[in-house]
Amino acid sequence: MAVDAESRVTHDDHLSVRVWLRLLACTNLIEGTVAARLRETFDTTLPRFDFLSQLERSPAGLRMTDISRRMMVTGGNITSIADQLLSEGLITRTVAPGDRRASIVKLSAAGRRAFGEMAQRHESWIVALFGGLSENDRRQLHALLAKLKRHLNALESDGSR
Amino acid sequence: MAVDAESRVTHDDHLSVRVWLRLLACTNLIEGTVAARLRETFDTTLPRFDFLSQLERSPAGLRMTDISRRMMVTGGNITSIADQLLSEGLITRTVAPGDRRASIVKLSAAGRRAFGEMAQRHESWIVALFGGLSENDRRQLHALLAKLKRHLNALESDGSR
DNA sequence: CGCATTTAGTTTAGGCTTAAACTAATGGCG
DNA sequence: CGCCATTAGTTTAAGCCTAAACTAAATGCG
Repeated sequence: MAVDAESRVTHDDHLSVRVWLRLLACTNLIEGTVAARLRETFDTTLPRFDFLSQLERSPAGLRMTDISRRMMVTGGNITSIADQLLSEGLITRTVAPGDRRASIVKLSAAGRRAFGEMAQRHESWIVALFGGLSENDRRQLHALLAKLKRHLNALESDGSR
Repeated sequence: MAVDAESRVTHDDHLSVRVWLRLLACTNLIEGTVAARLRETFDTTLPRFDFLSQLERSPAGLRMTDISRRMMVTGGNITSIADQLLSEGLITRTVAPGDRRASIVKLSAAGRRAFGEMAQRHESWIVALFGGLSENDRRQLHALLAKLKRHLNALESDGSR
C-alpha cells in the first residue's frame, strides 16, 4: 500500500528533496525487482550481470579499472566478482600487453552465450517496468535525467564545493 | 570524464533500458555524494539518517515494522540500526501498549536535536545537487516519477507477472 | 641511472542488504 | 478452551559496498 519513504514527505519539504526521495524510491523498486528476478531466474546477481554486460559492450576486452569505473563502484568489488566469473568459466583474463600490472578481461564463448539469454529477459523486464510511461514520457524523462547527470558530473569534476 | 555504465549504452538499445541506466546512474551519483558527506560531516550513514528521518515525521513513534517498510528495506536491517541509535541515546524504545511483541520507537530530545542539524545540511546538499534543473524541470521530473512509481506499485500489488 | 610518485589491482575491516530460519506473542476458529 | 496460522522482531549466512592500507609495476624527473 505504498507506505514507503517517499510517500511520507510532508507538503512543506522543498521540491528538490521531494524529487530526490521519489527518484530514490523508483530506483529502489526497479532495482529490487530486477535483482529478485535475476536471482530466481538465473541464480545470479545484479553486479555479476552488470559486469558481463560491460564486457559484452567492449568485445576487445576491458581492464579491471575500466570495469569498476563503468560499474560505478570502487576497485575492490571487481576483484571478487571477476574471481567468481572466472571460476565459472564466463570470462577470460590475460596479462595486458605492455603493462604487467594490468589484465585484460573478456567474455568467454560460454559467457557470451549465458549473457545473451540473461540480457534478453532483462530487457523484457525493464520494458514492462517502464510500461506505465508513454514513449513520449520516456523521452522526456531521459532528457531530464541527462540534464541532471550533466550537472552532477560538472559538480564532481569542478571541485568548488 | 563520465565513463560510467550509462554512458556506454549503444544506440540500438531500447529506450526503456537507456532510461533505466540513466536513472540508476543519477541515483548512484547522488546517493554516493550524500553518503560521503554524511560520513565526513556527521560521521554517520545514510540508513541511520533515514531511520531518524522517518521518526521525525511521526512524532507519535513508529513500530519497527513501520520503519522498515518506510525505509524500503527488510526487517533485519532495522534491528541493528535501532540498537546503534539506542546506544547513542538518539532514540527511545518502549513496549507497544496492547501488543507485547511490538515496540514503539521515538526520537529522544538528543535525537531530535542531532537530526535537526543533519537535516538542514542534507537539504542544502540536495538543493545544490538538483541545481542543474530549473523549478519547472524539477516539477516535470517529479510528475514523471510519480507516474512511473504508480505503475511500479500497481505491478507489485497485482500479482500478474 | 636512481629514486619518488603514480597507477593497477588486491586485501581487510566494517557497514548495509537480502532471504531464510527462528522465537515469541497474537488472533481466529472450531 | 485449544490449536493453528499470522505477525513482530531477531538472528544468521552470504553477497556487495566503501575506505584505507597494501603489493607490484610503470613513469617521471633530476
